[in-house]
Amino acid sequence: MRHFRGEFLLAQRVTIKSIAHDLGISHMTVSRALSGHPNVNEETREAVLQHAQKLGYVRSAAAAAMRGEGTRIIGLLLPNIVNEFYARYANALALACDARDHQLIIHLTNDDHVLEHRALLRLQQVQADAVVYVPAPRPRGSEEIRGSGMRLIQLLRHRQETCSTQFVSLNDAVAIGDAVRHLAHGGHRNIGYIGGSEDLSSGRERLHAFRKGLIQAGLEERTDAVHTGSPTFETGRRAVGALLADEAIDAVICGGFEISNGALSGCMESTRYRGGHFSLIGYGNPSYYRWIGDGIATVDIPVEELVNGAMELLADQHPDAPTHNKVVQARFVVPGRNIGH
Amino acid sequence: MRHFRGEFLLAQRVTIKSIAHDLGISHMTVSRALSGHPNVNEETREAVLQHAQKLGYVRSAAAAAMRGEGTRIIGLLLPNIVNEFYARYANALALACDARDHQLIIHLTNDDHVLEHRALLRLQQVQADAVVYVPAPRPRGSEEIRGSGMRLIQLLRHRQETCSTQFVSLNDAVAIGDAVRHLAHGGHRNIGYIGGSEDLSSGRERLHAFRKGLIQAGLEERTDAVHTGSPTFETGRRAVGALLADEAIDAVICGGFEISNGALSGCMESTRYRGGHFSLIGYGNPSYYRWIGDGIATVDIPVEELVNGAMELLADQHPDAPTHNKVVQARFVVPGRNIGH
DNA sequence: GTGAAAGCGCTAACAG
DNA sequence: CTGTTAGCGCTTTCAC
Repeated sequence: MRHFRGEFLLAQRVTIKSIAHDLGISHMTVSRALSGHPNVNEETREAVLQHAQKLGYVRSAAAAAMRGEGTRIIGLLLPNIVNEFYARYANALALACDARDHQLIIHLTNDDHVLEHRALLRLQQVQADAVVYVPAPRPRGSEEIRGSGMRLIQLLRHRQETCSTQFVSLNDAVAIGDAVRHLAHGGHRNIGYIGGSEDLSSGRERLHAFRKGLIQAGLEERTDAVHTGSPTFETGRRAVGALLADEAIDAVICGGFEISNGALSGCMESTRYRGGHFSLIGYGNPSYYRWIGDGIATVDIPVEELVNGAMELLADQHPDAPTHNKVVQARFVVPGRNIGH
Repeated sequence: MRHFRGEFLLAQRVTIKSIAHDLGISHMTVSRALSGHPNVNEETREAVLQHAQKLGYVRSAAAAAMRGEGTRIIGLLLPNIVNEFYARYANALALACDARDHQLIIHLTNDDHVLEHRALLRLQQVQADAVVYVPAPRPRGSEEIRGSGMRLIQLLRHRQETCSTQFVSLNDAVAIGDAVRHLAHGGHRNIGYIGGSEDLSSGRERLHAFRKGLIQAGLEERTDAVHTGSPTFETGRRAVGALLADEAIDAVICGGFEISNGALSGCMESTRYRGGHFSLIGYGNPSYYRWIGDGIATVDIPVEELVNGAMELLADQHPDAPTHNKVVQARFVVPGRNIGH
């Protein structure tokens, strides 16, 4: 009995060549047998398959990549993955990728442009087929992104890049307007706002929607009640603290996932909020929002649709047609209220 | 002026060879220049660096992998990533990996052995350096895992594999015992339990700890109040529904993250729970547990320590020493109560 | 200080 | 039906 490579020795990698050597045939025959090519003798094929199976042969993705086949790797850049919205997004995207036999490499940017850049570099190195990313706030003059073969798909925010990008974005202007109207109907006159900084497309757009909503509701903007900053938990927490301390303010609308969580966290520690003398409109719809008090009214973000949008763009065969972008609608939702039209 | 490859044409990949060609030198010189080898003329090096910079040269990870350098890729297999515990784990691991210039490929298994197997195969193909995984329940006779060059690190649960594995596990027996004692002190006499099935090491161990706790507290086990099943949200939700319907039962302890969330979800819809006539001990410590009612007592899982444990194992130079495993302690925590000893 | 050759795993394009 | 060659991008080894 011959001693096959890897069976008794410290297992070297099993390759088509090692299999060919073991079986005393050419590595091309092994290649053909394994890839289902018709021109292989049935017995030979059987022997190869069996041997490969026994030794646990695994095709090298590196070799495939080097030959110019795709890597079937998708990159995903998110600020973090603890926030339930991002977690849901990552979860759904991972499942979708898996179903299409792709792999997902996740990088967390913490909304930091430097980390984002590093992540993109690493993804270029592994030749990811595409990258879905929530663009981090970009300081003026900072380096642009180079696509270099990867398809770039921006999520939620959009940023002008030199290389071609597509985007899946969110239209939340209507929902934010509805939120203002809802508060106005409820008798609120002095509504605050906390949102991402105006460096961000989303920051600009949401603030604009808020202001437009105020005007339509016939309310004045209280400039001291509008807080913008980096789109973080701390921003929300701190800003809501200030708003809660101002007796004149009686409600606040959040314009961002992390900001919303931070603001809620600040509220939960406030007797004023728990006493019901202050209203918070959240952003996003984590499962637990409805368990807090009587539930929290929110600008509802349809995660699945955002994932589907990205997957459709990825499936699209014409990566160069920048017209094929996706826009998804957010919706204002009040707990316990039937969904009308 | 010469037309450099990629500058005007449809950008082909920039390689050391293409750069060498552009500059009319050997690709070896380019390689040396880029990798900081001393034996390169200063001017040549400068020219190479500049040209590489301009064209956006990126080193091919595939070529590196094929030469047998590591891939610096870590695989992570989790049931899902929406559950806040897993999300926190993934988040922390991603950050730790990034800090060490590694990349994280995430696969979701949904606790399904088939999906787990597929994911491991894909990770072998890309030659991941290591895989951290929460072993899925394994049906008898199902295929074993082959490590094939990857280091395998089991998380939370441990499963006997043919190939060598290490683990970072959790000792929650004490905490579960404390939970029973706490309920007993609070006057509860009929305590239910919901946990993962006994196919899982964690399922067995937690149930055992619960039973031991009952005995130590001088309580009888009510067999009809012990529910085990797949470690899912639905299991928790359904089981807690049954327990809430049984007036004789006045408390329940959860033995699993998803189960705990499901049970809580069931409780939140129950007037009995909201009326305060039923106690729930959660498993894990999502941020929002403390915002629900007066907060929820839980078996607290130290995520950071679990991540650190895995990172230490990964950093370890002796992958063959199976003695180097990590065990992390869970702790029973009651909201609003000072942490004593 | 520079270059040519070989090889990592795999397949397309040719021979036989 | 099977085998040989060449090349994907890179570095190590050995010339010069």
